[in-house]
Amino acid sequence: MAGKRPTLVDLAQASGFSVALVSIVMRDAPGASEETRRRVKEVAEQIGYQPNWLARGLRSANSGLIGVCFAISHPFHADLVRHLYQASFGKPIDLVLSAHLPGRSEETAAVTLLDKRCEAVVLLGSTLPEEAMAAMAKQVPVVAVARRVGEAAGVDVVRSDDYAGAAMAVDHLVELGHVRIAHIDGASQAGAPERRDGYRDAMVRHGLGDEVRIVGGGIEESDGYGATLELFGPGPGPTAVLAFNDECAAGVLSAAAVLGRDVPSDLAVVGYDDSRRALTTRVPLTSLAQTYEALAKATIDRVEAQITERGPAIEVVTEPQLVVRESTAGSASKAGGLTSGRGGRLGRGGRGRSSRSGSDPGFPGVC
Amino acid sequence: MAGKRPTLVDLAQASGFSVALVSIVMRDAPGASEETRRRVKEVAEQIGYQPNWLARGLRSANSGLIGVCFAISHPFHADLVRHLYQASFGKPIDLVLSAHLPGRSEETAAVTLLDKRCEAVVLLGSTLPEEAMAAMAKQVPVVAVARRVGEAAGVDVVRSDDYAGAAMAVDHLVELGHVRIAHIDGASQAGAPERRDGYRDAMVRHGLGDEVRIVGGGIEESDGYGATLELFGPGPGPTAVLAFNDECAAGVLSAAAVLGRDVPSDLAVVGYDDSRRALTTRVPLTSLAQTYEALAKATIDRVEAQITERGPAIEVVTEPQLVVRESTAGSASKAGGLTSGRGGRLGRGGRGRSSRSGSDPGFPGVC
DNA sequence: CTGAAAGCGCTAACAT
DNA sequence: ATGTTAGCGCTTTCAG
Repeated sequence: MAGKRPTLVDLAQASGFSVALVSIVMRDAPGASEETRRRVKEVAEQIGYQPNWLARGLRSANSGLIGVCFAISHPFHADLVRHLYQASFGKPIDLVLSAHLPGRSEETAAVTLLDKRCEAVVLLGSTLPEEAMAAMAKQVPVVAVARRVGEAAGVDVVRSDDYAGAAMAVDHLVELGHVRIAHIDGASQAGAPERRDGYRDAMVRHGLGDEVRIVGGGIEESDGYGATLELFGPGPGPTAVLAFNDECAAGVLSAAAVLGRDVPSDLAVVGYDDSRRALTTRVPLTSLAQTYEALAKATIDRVEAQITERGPAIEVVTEPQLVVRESTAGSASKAGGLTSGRGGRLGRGGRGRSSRSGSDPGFPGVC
Repeated sequence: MAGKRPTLVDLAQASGFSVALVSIVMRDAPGASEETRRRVKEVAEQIGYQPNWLARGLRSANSGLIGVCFAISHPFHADLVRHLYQASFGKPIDLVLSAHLPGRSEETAAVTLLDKRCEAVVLLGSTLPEEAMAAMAKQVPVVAVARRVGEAAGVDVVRSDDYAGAAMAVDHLVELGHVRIAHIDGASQAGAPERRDGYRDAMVRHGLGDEVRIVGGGIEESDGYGATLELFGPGPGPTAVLAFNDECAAGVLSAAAVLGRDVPSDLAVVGYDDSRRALTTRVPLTSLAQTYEALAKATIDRVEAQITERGPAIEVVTEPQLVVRESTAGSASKAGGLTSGRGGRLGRGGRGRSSRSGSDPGFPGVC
């Protein structure tokens, strides 16, 4: 069925040039005349020649392969992967995905990448211990994205400033007049400690140290749901909640609905990641954008730098951006002024100020 | 930094055997004594030898690489990928993921897989034209999952019976006493035509041909939301809706809430895929399970069969399963009797009969 | 059971 | 600008 694929030799014969020259042409290396290039490419096209990637990688050790380790079914990772593809577009880089998921550990996912002789490995929101990263970094350049890693590990780090992001959320809520602001954290997720600290310190800075309230959460809607029920147990509940991510925040919204609390008038909710989910909840979520583009670009930059000439590990920290939407809009006077760079992505509503959650079938309304 | 990785030759020297013998041991091929195997593996472990996958692939043409083309951020695909990993566990198979997403077409994703000399390619819910598939199939075995493909394309097909699934949903709803049953379809998604037909024919079979009502939908919550608003425009709205997938069904739930219609008493909703989402909506969704395990196993089976000895393309059709939950439970007398094989997956509630949506903070409740 | 030798398809020196 | 020639690390005959 599969008629032997043509090799470089075939191409050489068919075009009448030597193998070496043809090779030069195929990888756009200097050392061939324009005329020759044209002719060779033409014949290549004709006989359907495709360079054999395995042989190329074997010989040159420049496979151009960059391994990307991510958690499938983690929305934030999906978006990140998308932007990594975009950031690597046009470059001699080939992304190889390796997913970790229930039943396939991150360690396993990373190892298969190494097996494939990737030139560098990108770890998205990794929860690998630093020692494991350090071990990998001995073999190939490693770039950890969206997660803090100690210098000793010797891996490049590209992350957005989670500490600052959480603080921005608190500032925003305080400005809206909130005092009882709670935080549903991300448990062992990458970035969780930073956001916890950012939240706590900001509260203290506003003289709200006594109001600090952190409950365990996670990245699932059910985490936000459960945590919210906990928050509204005995004692006065919060008037505002900063959730670890948008999914979690969606869970808060659900729980609020069940508890008969209106968002945002009874409870303001802030998510994190500014993912698509932030726009598809019943009440569009105020959220912190980690600016995927910046993260992705920085990541690819580091990868390129390291595979070109391995240097010392560097940390790149990008600034998150607060995107205000309805879930915190009504709490005080200010309502408009959406910072959003993506509002209305879904085509209908979502932008501007819709009358009130629940009464305007403008758009979304997940829930 | 990267201290030259040991090669087979190194292993041979270190263990005192010949390269060939060591090779035999490393790939568990017949032709070496137990004692030798033990010794070689020991030394391999010691010097940290890892077979070079590129060289192996180059030489043997049995890279063991299976390309998987999927849509990142498509929950159904994520689950499928997970099960593919599980189904291939322990086999000499290595899954290579290639995602398609906004900005990276499925065609591109597939081509990179071919470039990598995968031995076979698995297409999840592909929307590629049959000609494109046929072209690929000329190069390597192709298995299309969860999508119908004409015989002429020469690709193996593994799908669940969407036609039957949609019909089962209708049967269930009719049994519950519903008459005005609408279908929000999947537009150009894989499987959409089959589900449309299954719905329509089942309606006709029940003498409900005049009640057939199909509106355009999709796989996003916003699709379900918009479609529902459309359904409840002028004229009598439906009392039951079969959505294309669970996400879409979640959108129906949102819209129902906005329109003040209780689920399931005013409106019964059936999703599709029985994804995690089906459990995290405020009202747990009755849904059709495509039985990932079966699909994944069949897929890996076909792949193995085709790379071992390429034979004629085959179509494997698995039976979907109706999983009844609250979103259709209250409509008639019967309420319990959950078929679910996963109810309560989230640990709390979800199974059995909870009092009524909205009043029981038992579990989920998204939205 | 073991070892020697011939490449897989390509790139990178080195000639011409 | 073009051609020649070694291998990359491994598998695979084919002899011992």
